[in-house]
Amino acid sequence: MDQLRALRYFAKVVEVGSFTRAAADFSVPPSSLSRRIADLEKSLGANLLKRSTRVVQVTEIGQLYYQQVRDILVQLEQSDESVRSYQAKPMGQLRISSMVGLGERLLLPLMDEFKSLYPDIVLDISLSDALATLGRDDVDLAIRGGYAPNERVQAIRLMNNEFIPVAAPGYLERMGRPERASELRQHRGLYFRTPVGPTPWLCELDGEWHDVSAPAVAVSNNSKWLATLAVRGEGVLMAPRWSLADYLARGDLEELLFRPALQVSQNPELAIYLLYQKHRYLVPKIKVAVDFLVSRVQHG
Amino acid sequence: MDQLRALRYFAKVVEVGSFTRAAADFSVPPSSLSRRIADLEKSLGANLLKRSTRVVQVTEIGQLYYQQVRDILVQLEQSDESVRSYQAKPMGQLRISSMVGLGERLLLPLMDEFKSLYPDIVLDISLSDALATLGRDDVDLAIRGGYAPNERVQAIRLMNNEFIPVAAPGYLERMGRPERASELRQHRGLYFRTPVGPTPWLCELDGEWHDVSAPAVAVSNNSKWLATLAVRGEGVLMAPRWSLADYLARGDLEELLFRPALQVSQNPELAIYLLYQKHRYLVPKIKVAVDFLVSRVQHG
DNA sequence: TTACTTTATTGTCGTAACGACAACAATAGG
DNA sequence: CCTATTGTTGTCGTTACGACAATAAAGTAA
Repeated sequence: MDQLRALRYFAKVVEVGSFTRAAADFSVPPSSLSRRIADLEKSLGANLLKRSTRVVQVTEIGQLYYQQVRDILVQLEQSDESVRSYQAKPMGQLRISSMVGLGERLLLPLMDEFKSLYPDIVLDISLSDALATLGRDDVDLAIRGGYAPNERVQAIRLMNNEFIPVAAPGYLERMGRPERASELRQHRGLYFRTPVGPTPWLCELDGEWHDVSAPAVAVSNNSKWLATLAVRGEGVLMAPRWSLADYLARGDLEELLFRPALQVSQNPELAIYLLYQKHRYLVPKIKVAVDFLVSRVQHG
Repeated sequence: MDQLRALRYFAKVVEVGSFTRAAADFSVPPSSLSRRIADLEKSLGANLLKRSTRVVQVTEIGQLYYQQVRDILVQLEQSDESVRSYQAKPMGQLRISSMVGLGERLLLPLMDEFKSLYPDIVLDISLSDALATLGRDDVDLAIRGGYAPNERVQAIRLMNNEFIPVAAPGYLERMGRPERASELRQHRGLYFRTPVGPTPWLCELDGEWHDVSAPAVAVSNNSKWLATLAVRGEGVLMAPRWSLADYLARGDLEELLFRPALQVSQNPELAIYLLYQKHRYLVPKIKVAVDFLVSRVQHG
């Protein structure tokens, strides 16, 4: 029995919920799927699907099996792709996921050049703060502010993700410029929300961590809007330096300096990472994209 | 092409380093491996192995492919094994539907023991008089007072469902004890409503069926409430014997005897049935649950 | 260098597995 | 109650695989 074929049939039937439609996808008669899946069930000694002439339902064990089979089929497909594309030029679809703010400022501008360098690569870039799963056929590359989720994923540190406190000159004039971190508690706070929650204002004094967050005026995951509020003098904002560079250059916002510096996390390794599956680095499109991003972001 | 077979051949050759020895492991001639692996290489468009008559070497890309293929083969083997073990050991979710009254009195007390016997089974018991459809993956087991709805459903007779007429001693004193069934028409009736409607009081005399129902005082599908009314002397109640056992034992209610006995249906096969779907491969959790319920209800 | 041995490949044939097509059965919807 | 849709079963032809034998290549020993 060609088990792999049976698995592909089975998975498709589960996905589309019908033998007829699944058969159309493979351009074979429905009877073939019926027979192959019946063979599979026989070899496993279990009913994977509950058939009635009108509705196809997945049994409990069928559902369990499907989830595992789907991963296996994706992995195999990726492995085949890496062999097939071996020593070929970079081409095909490349899916990249990035955080919204960073994507707009850093990734999208770079990708214009990338597109002209590798015209045979079709880019599919999705900006979202929700983390997509690598390895489940969701994305090829991900840019995230955090560590690799597991062993098989390679994480390359792209750049620092230093959070700095800023405020508008007018605001500082009106409310007073804080000299010590603890004075911030008497100010007004604009908070950046990461996927893991809002970022508190932390300060390490004499080996002890203090939360010096001010009362919140606004919280958002959109750094542009928060910056606009800060420029209008609504409060003190603490956000990644790269997202504030333009405002600082124009003088719309001023960096507040403390010693020691303010942090948003006790973890000093906070940075922007480029994530991809280790074993896919030999796929040309992945390799050139990783190399390109690393060189442009780190040294350019 | 049976890719999976080719992958197994390829992986084995990489592991043992020889076509001949690998072929022996599969009990097929070496020529088969040679052909299958050649097919695989052709479909991938890459040389996985470097053959010379004496030594088999793995190419760079072949090595990378092998590492991924090995993982995939292991995962698939584990998935298959988990399905097979699922078929061997009672486990997973078990959904049982039962009529309310019977469920509370009979099923729930039994299931505590069942849970301790089969800790890997997660019970999901729903008590409802509305009949759940077995075929539609609503429930695995159903306990119902009636026949099997169709061919594909297996029905096991669990116990009798004899309906008996009862009344409170005080009521009988006040209203008189009926000697013949037809006298019931002058009494007051408490009616049990099944999913298919209220139960009339029937009596077979000289091969002819007579409806001896009294004017209704109350109708309900809740036997407990009806019993309460009967105890208060509100009327004559005809309900399943198992639901009245406690009241009869305490003397709160008395059974009214007629000959021939009163019935609620012309069908003598009225009983409590355990229903489940006939499957090609009977799932262990269902088998053990059926066996358990049959043994405990019928002989315990 | 030559002969021998081991090992992978190639050729040919028979069988088993799969797809194509048609007929059938069952179910949902009008 | 009738009809359309959908999954299953039966039958046939083609394809893919295994079995066996013959061949070629490469290492070993004389």
